[in-house]
Amino acid sequence: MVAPAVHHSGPDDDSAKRRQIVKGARTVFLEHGFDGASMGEIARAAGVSKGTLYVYFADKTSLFCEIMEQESLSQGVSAFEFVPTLDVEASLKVFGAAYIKLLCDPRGASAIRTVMAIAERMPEVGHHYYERVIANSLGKFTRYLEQQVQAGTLQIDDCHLAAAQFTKLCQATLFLPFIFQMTGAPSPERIAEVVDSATRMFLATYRAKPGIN
Amino acid sequence: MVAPAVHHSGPDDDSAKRRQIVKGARTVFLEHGFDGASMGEIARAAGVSKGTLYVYFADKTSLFCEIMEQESLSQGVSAFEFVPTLDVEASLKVFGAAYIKLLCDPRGASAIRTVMAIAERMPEVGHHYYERVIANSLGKFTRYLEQQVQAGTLQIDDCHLAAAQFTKLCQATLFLPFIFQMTGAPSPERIAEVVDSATRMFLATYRAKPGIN
Amino acid sequence: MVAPAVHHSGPDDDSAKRRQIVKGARTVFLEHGFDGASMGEIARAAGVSKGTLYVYFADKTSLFCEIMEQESLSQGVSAFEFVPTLDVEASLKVFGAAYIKLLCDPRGASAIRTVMAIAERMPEVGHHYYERVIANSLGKFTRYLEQQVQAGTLQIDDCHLAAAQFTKLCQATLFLPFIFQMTGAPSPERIAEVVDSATRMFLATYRAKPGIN
Amino acid sequence: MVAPAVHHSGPDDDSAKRRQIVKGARTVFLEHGFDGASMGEIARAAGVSKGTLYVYFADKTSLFCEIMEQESLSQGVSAFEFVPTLDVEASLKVFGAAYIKLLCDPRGASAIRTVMAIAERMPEVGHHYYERVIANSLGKFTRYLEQQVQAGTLQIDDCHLAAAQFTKLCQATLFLPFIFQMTGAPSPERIAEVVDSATRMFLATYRAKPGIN
DNA sequence: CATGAATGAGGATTCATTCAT
DNA sequence: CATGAATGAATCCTCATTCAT
Repeated sequence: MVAPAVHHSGPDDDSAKRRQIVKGARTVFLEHGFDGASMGEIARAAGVSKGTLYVYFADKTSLFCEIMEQESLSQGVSAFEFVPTLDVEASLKVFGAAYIKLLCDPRGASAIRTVMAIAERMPEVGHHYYERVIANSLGKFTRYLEQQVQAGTLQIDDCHLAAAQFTKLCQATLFLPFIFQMTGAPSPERIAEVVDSATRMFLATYRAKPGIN
Repeated sequence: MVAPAVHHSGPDDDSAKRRQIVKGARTVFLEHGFDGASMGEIARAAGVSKGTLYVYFADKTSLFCEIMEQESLSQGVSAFEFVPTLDVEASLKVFGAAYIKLLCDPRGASAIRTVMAIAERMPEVGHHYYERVIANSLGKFTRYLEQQVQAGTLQIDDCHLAAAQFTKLCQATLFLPFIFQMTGAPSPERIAEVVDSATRMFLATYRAKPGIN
Repeated sequence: MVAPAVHHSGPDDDSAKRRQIVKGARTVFLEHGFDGASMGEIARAAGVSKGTLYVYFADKTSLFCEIMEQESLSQGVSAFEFVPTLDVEASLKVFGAAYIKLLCDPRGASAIRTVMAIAERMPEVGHHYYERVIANSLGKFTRYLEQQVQAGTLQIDDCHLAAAQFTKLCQATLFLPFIFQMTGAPSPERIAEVVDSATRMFLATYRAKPGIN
Repeated sequence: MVAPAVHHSGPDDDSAKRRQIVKGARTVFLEHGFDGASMGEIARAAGVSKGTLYVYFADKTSLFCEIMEQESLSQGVSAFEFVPTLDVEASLKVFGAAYIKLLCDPRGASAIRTVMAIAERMPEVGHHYYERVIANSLGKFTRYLEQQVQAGTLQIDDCHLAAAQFTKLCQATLFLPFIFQMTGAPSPERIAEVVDSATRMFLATYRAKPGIN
């Protein structure tokens, strides 16, 4: 049942050419946004001809959607695993720092900007990105919190809300100035301070009170 | 405090036609972003001819900047006054709810999306928006917290950080789904729940411990 | 028979407004050519509103034609009178120098450039200019030569040709480099040299041979 | 001696399409001048789409400059070789007639008009044209005269001036009426008359006087 | 008559897309 | 399949001209 086709090695879903195109397109789309990117520049960045773009992708929109799809997938998978040997406080700090680093690196920010910019005109792109990146990492974190509740280390009613609260607390003063280009990426020290404060706040609220049970 | 009109501007800086144009342009820009909006569509939306656009604004960029300027001003001024007769808890809840309502109304979201999308190419637009809307309301809130610290009702080291934390807590599960177009604007009830939780968390951390002195 | 009209002092052929417009238009047209000049800039240069332009002139073309008309007239009249008390040689030198000075002053050159540029599309403009400026001064000079032939000082078959020859000789190395913007206006000394040479050449050819009778 | 192609240029520097474009553009530019020509009309004249123009030329100005460059080159090379077997008088007549035929053919006149019109705004175009066409043919002629002076057939102080004088004499009554569109191209007979007269005048002045030396 | 705001046709230029090779 | 030349629709912007005041 293996395809015997001798001459057909073309627009596979995973040929080298295709990956080349995707790589070039990602660079250009993330730098200039959907409207600002031109197929010509993408072709140049990918090192292929303009025509070849259309061998692998129906049109600019399809190419863009695929890029954003992949971007969300790659950011999604790069999300966090919680190490069982760490205590809650340390886990929160590790997770928080990793989360902020992801959000505040130039490429992550470019992706967020690009997706948000287009969300009004291409809602599915926004949906997918949200599902894969935001909801996914939030989901993992939520499950971690639920385990801790089970284990009796934390006392939380709505773990989904709590997870969202913690990620937001970690962003505090860091994310918006960065995304509005007021400053460069925050230093590891500043990140640590903000994450520490977030952790304190989170535990002040949700750490299981001993002796209450 | 009147806008000093640094932009090129037309026959009359405040004529009906000009306002008409601004209104149409705001609609189109906020819906499609800078690149996605065309001067033709703006003219149609404003009910004027394309040429008239250029009587009042030097070019597309000037028009866009003016819109964003006005948008940031109007969102900035609509920010919050703290009522002295309310206690801290009530004040936080009122502020939090108002803040979320601002962030999660369709127009506010469009503005944020549009500004974030362009921040890389037009940093001043991002800066102004950040200053006027984010920094401004955060500043007011920070000063309120400082007063409460003075008054002994709250115990906070870094009031700026605390202010950011509270606004972020209020966003928790509300803002991102909304801005990525996963849902419509959150209901007042849902807002109240999240803000209540944020307030609890904030006070659990920062309420002055009685007797500690 | 004097017009008793009280309220009518309008778009006369010679009102102050009209002269104002003509003056501004001349400046702009001569500087930028027909296509390069805009009615807006003309209005600004004339210190009137754009609408007023159309009170006095049907359209841009009419205005342009009138300017060129006047320009040709003014250059035509400024042409040369021959002083009877001077001998032929001196007369030729005076005429030649004046002619070159006219041709090689920035305004004269602008006019010639402007007219030549448009001659293909607006032949009448070219015709009028030629008639008024070139043919007219050539005509005067031709008649002067005819008088000299009558008087026996010169021996010329075709005085019209001879007149053209002299004016061309005076241009020699001066006119083209100037009109192609290779140099600024020639110095009076350089003009004198070239005109002297032209005069020598002219007289070597056309001075009546004494004794031949 | 091949043009070094300093301009931006398309896929192929010498493709049929490119030549097609150049041909159409030359027609339109020479007929309407730089401002009067529209890229749309050029595209139509060339039988290509507007977009194709920009595949081969960066912008209207580049296209125009290339046309003028080529035009000046082609007029420049078509300039005159002096045949040693002819005597001076015959050489002058041959040269003069060829020179006038060049100047007074419709295409040459269009080029001159077009270049002169734009010389104020695009001086390099004027310079190149002057160098290639005027200075070049004048230079060749000047050198011819210098040889004759060496050979003792002519007696000239300033051969450059003399060369300019002869070319001007040949224009006499022919060039200006033609360039101002008063008449069509002059007939060969009329050219011969004027050139003969010019030659007589030139030799009357500059032929070496026998026995003087 | 004088104004200048308003117009809309037209200009240069860009770019997603197609197609013959 | 890969190419890149060719396209033409669409974009931003200008400007001659009109017209209500």
